[in-house]
Amino acid sequence: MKKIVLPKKEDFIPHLAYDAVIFGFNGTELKIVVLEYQKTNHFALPGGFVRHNQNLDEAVYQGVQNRTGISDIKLEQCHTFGNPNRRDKKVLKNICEVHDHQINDDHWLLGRFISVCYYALINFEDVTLEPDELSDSVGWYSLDELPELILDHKEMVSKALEVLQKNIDEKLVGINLLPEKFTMKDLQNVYESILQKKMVRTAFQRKILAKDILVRHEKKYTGKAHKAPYLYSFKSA
Amino acid sequence: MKKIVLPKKEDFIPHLAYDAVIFGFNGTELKIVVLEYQKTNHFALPGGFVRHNQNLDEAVYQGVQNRTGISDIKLEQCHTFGNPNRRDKKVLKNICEVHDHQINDDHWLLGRFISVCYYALINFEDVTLEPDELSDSVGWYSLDELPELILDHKEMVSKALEVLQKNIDEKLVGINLLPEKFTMKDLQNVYESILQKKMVRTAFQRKILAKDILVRHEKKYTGKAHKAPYLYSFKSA
DNA sequence: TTCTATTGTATCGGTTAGATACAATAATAC
DNA sequence: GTATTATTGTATCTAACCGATACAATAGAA
Repeated sequence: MKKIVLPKKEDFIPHLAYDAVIFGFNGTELKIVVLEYQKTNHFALPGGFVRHNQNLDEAVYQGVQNRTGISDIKLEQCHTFGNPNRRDKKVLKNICEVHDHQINDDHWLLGRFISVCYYALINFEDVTLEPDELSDSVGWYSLDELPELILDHKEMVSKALEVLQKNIDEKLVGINLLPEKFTMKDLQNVYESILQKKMVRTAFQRKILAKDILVRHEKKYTGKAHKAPYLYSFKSA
Repeated sequence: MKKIVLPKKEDFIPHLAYDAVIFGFNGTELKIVVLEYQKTNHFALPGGFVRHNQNLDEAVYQGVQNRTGISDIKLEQCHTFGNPNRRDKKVLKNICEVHDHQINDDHWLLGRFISVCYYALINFEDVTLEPDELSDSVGWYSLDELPELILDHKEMVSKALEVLQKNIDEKLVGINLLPEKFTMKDLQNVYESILQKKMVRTAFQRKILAKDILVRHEKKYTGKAHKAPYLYSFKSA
């Protein structure tokens, strides 16, 4: 196991972290980015620390960009988790020890952290996830097939989804989750997987079209034996 | 000027603060608690720091309780402000110097702070605001007559109001802002001052009654020459 | 040519909100 | 006492919206 360099205490604001719930949509399901720490069986949300003179939003933006490789990200803050019991020394020690770092119980990484949780919507297809040196796998997981996550990361996912659901009508989530052109069914799938409920096809179509936010393009011939749906894109401002 | 004791660096999580937007309703207008630092002409939201092993929510709860003297508080987190430019050394130095503390430019209080903003709804009439040792006045200010606030506190007020507006229908704000018994007009005034728009009286009454959350009591005779309105209270769960 | 699955749209009925109308009523003016 | 006034509580009308249903259009397979 390669010995990695732990983040240096003096570079970062102590006791403060961020974690990100990165949503992507594969055409059918809503998924989030989860990483696995090498050899530990610990799964976690991507997260990190904030440098002393770094904007909080910027720190998260950079962190997410580094992990997903894409840049036009829709980031939204959703909640700050400040329970002193949200640490778990065993887990973090474990992670460090795998990398040949013996750390003391009073090491700063094992201390209490307040974490600001953000969520991001990104276009699934544009992303190539690269495991960093701490994690040996990073991948997309469906919301209903999540592995057990460390600390309160499961709660963060719930909170992020809740906020996303609340904002869905004003935030045009499709722009960030779908490719340039998409069918009405694609868009409905996005809404249904975010809201986690079936919607009425005809009413959905009527409502979206009434918003006057879409441009209709050519038909999409899928090769299936039925009427071909139109492709749409979002009107650019 | 009495020399006060500055908070000790080692007791608190460094670089982390909270601020609170405390809403109250005087029967007509929505107001918030603003304090003025002695002799400095600096106005600010009540805020504070989080102790090393203290729950974030708990810290804010305690802080608000200490300043308003009431305990059944409805507290909600609304946003975390993490721009490194949100400090203002001059202001804080000023405040300290008035209290006979000469502090250096590298004093921890002058450093960068990330602040978690909360809002609270409290019953205006139950409160006796007591200035603490740092502030020489603490009072209620209407949203449209706020003095200039330090740092990004004005932005915090906007954000808090925005979140409050968004939650108004699910949070039964009247419970926390009104006395036990109130008229339909009182309740409508609460909604109108939060949403900052006039509402249709008849539709409002119909909507609220349809929710089936109120109990109707005796009439309230105001001495005015017109039909007396009924008093209502919220159904207890 | 027929059949099938899906799409786009129209229509019907129920619910909701704004607009309007109006009766009920508490205190005042006379 | 009676008329007057302002406000409250409720009913009704209409427009907007949503779910349900119907149905024509259509791309490809049989």
